[in-house]
Amino acid sequence: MTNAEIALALRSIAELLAIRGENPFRIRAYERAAMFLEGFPQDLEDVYHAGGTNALAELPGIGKDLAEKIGELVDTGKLQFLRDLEQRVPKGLRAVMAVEGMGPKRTQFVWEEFQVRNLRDLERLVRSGRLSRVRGWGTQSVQNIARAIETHRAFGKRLPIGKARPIAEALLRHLERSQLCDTVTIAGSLRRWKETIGDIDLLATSAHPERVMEFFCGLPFVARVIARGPTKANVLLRVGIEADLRVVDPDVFGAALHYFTGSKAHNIHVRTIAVAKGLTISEYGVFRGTKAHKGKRIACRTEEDVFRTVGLPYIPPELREDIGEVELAEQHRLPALLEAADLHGDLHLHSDFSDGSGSMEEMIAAAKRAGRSYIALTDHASVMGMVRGLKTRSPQQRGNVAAYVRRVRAAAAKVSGIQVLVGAEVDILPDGRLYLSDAELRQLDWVIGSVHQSFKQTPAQATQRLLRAMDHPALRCIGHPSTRLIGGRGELALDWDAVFRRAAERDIALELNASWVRLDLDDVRCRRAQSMGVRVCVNSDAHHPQEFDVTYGVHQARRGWLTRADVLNALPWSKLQQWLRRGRA
DNA sequence: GCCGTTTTCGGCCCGACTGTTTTCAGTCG
Repeated sequence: MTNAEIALALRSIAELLAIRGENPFRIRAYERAAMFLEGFPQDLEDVYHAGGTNALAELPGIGKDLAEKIGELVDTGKLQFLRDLEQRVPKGLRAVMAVEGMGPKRTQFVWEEFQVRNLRDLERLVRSGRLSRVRGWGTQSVQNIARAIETHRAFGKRLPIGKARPIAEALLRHLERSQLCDTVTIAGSLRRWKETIGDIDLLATSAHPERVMEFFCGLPFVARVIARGPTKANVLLRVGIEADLRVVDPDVFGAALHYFTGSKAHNIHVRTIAVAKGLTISEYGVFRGTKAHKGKRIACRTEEDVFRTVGLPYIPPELREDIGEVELAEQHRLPALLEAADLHGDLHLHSDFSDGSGSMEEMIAAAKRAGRSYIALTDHASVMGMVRGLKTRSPQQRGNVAAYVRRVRAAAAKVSGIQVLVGAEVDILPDGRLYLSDAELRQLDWVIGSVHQSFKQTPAQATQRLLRAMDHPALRCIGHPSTRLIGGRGELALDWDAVFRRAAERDIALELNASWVRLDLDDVRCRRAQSMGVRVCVNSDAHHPQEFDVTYGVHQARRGWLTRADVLNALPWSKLQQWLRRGRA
């Protein structure tokens, strides 16, 4: 039973209790626990087996009761309490509650009064017109729900950050050019650099908030205005994602930015600390006393001000998930997170020798322009016929690897001021062998092993596959280890701890592929890798001279709490060489 | 359901917007 599965069970309980109209604080307790567990880097199973329910109850937000429920999940794979709830509440109601405007109260209401059990029932009820005759609903509410159902159907999913970020930046540019705002900035999960984005949050200061609202709601991106007040607007963009804009006073910008950056759990934690110090934090500032606006406002123009008032150092947005960062901040022990400038090299990129679209010389020159002092050219060595590159299997292909090595060396000689390793991204075959022969692998300076086919193996097969590959002395790195594509392909079923353990033993790096469709390893696994002493390598996987940007990867690494010391390609060239030689010995 | 140098009971973060009311409940973030 994984942490994610346990978290899902607790979240399900929270939703079902909400539909039943239970005590909201009890519901929040389940939500908080679920959120904490999703980001918890250790396996709960291990914690439980080592120390029983007492050890679980030590964790923040987990008490005696939840510890026992987690224990039951680990022991039996099931949870009776959840099963009982599921018997009493129709399954489809959770989809009903996911519709915008349908919260727990309304969901409960349509269930009890109109026997709505799923989205279809709700749609039918809305069309029947019976709902708008109910006291407290009215035609407008019902119309909104009807439209929300459509939206939910069409755009129910979150956007990958690589799609959401450019949209947010375009909105930002328009607002800046309007000259109506003094400052505009991105907040929310985008500022925390989460890998998928539910909606775009923007924050501005302006002397003319109403005109900003008018301008924003009238932008050509906007499909529909959902809500619009004097300081806040919520719109649905044509691309199917919502955007929120808030305008605040410059004097409280720091408090507002902290508030709108979230996460919600992080904010609640910081506010709780504030309350203990006799302060109140809201998006309108930090106040003395327990009633917002009643007490004297304390300086909060910047986020640093806000953190300072509660005795904390600045916490970078990527850490703000309430998974231990607040506690570390209290002890002034926050990690010094990886910075883009720490990356000296890029150890995964392709040329037109395989499936890239730039020549070797172009790619090397582009890497140099991107500020890299060393790279590895890693064209594919793949069984797949459609992928060109290093080939080995037929007599006609003999000598192909040697030719590749010569070509890379020749290209490297033409570009000065950058070190070039001759590498390859070699398929890890379904049984764990590498696609190239040992003799061929020995000719290379740097070998990445990646899985590119047979994704649907059993956990035992997939894990054995990677473990066996890591036993090959030539292999130095596993590329995009989970093979997931965000919003697309799922993951290999792996025993991750076994993989991390072997990687640590053999000092094999695991890649954090910086391409936004991959971002693989993810944040939680970066943290886990770090805790097990595994080096992470943040690579661009560039296939084109324009693709050397690793911004998304750097922020994902920061979300995984990685520091310069955890990242292989943050080593300067001389140290990397030492590392490579040591592995050969 | 969790939690505790105010507490083992009684709190639990806080405010805007909407649609409906005529003072507010529900939803959202």
